[in-house]
Amino acid sequence: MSENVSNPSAKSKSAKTPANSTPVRVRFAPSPTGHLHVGNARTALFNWLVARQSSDGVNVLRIEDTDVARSEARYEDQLVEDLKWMGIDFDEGPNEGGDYGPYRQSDRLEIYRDYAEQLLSEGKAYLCFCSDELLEADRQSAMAEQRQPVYVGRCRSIAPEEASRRRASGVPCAVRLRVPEHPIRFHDLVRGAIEFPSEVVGDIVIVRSAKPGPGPEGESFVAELMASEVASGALAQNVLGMPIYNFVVVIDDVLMKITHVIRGDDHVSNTPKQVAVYEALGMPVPEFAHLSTILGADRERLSKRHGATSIVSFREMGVLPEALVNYLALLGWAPTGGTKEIFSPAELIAEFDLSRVTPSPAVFDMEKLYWLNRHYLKQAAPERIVALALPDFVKAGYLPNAIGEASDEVRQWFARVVALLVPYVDRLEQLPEKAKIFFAYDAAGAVANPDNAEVLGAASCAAVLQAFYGKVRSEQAGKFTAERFKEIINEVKAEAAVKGKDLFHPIRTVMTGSHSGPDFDKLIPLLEDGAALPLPVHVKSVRERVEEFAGVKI
RNA sequence: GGCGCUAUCGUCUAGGGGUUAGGACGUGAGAUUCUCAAUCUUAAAACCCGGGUUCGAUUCCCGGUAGCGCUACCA
Repeated sequence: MSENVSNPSAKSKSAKTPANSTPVRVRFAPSPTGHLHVGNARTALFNWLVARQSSDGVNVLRIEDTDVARSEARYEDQLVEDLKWMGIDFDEGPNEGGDYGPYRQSDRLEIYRDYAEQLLSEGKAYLCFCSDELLEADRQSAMAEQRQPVYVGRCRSIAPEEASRRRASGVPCAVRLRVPEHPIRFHDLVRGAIEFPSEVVGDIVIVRSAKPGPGPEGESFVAELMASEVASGALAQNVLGMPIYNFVVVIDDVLMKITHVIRGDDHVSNTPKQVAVYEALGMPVPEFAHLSTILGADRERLSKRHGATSIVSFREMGVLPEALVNYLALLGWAPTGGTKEIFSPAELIAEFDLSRVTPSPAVFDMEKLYWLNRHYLKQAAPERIVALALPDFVKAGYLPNAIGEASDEVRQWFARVVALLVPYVDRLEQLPEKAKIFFAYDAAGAVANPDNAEVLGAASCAAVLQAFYGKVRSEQAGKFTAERFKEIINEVKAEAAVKGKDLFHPIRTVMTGSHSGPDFDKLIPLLEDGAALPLPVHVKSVRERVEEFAGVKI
């Protein structure tokens, strides 16, 4: 399968095509070792935006699962789902297929090995027999002498025949790239020209040696190789091990014809090493764009320690994907003019520009995300919000588990509750807490609550309560309407000779347990309608509330 | 330690040799509302330090400092 690589069917074509008309091909290449984090999500988003900016742009998903010990299939599924939730899709990948697969590195091991052998035979790479101990000693002395801790080149001049002989006799060895002695420079769309002196690269390892004892992942790779070789009737043994990231990433990007490598800036120091691999391969170097690190409020690299950072956690909090996408786009990028804040995906595609991405690290600001989320929450279709809010209410025990079987009355009532409460929250998970005014009315608690002390202790309060209790009690049976309730308030106002806050606060406290909350016009009908519904937690009616409150306060 | 990257309000950023240094989040005040939330108006709030270059630097150059990243036979 590696043959089609050295035999480039499309190479002559792309070599002739002017660079600027070559279709843009970008890739997102995560390791499935955990949940998708905001940093990676932003990288995925920027890649997606760049791909979608041109009609023939291609977005590739490549799974970097060569770290067998840490990679898990379930994380790959989760990753794909998180990306999909954000609206980021791919044209090629493990699930989409494509002409440049396979798209999981674990399925590409033979390709890497073949390339390593090719470089070896061309003399662009050589075998290194240095032991770990030797290498470690080298590093120590380099550090002590304040030199760059790079390989000293001990095995560089071993004659190829001698090296092959040793290898054939089963001596473990690694493959090192013969890195030429010239400064390595590359262009970065975000940072401009970057140059590294060649001393900092050294002859990097591109394929590990097969270590019998340690490294569990080394073993498994060897086992896999052996199996495939036995199957294909090839070499009976191999002293080489797992290929190194900086090598495989280049092979993959070359083979997948990636034109723009957009990734986190923790890779800038890796880039010269990778450029050296491109040169050894005789392949053109793509454009790079290194995105700045996302930091926490303490200016340290964002991590779980800072709370919610995974995409799932935001989703579970009730953050809308369009809010997250909008926020992430603004983290490190701003449109020309720098005043527009609200962007739909289509607008992002139209206005996004890699060269306008800031190189400096950015602090993740939860408050601004919430602000954006509030905006999109208000914007969203009510049915959608209701559907998203439902599980939290079921979980809180406020709605029946079998909500699907709930009556239309229950559904409609719930939709009204959600509509009433949404302006009070900045993420959906806060809704059940706000809904306590319906489901968790507690007169005794309200009276005991210090927050209500001032209202309940006011001189005019007793008169208002007495009048209010009387009015409600003398009302004939039936639901209170918003209109009737308003009339009652006016009657209380006249009878107790109290108005404004002194009038409303006590009444509101009786009705909800708090002196602040939604309009009575909407609240009262919801209370009365809810009381008539067969819900797991009974919603107390206006009368029930009044009696309960009267029982603890005069 | 070495190498690299970065540096505008608290935060995200726009801007750029001469500007009242712009916007947004957050914060304060006011308006509205019975109250809170929402909404509207408004205020306070920034060019890291030191040298150059220049008539003039926040902007360009150099140095310092700080932060971050890399420094592996991890990815």
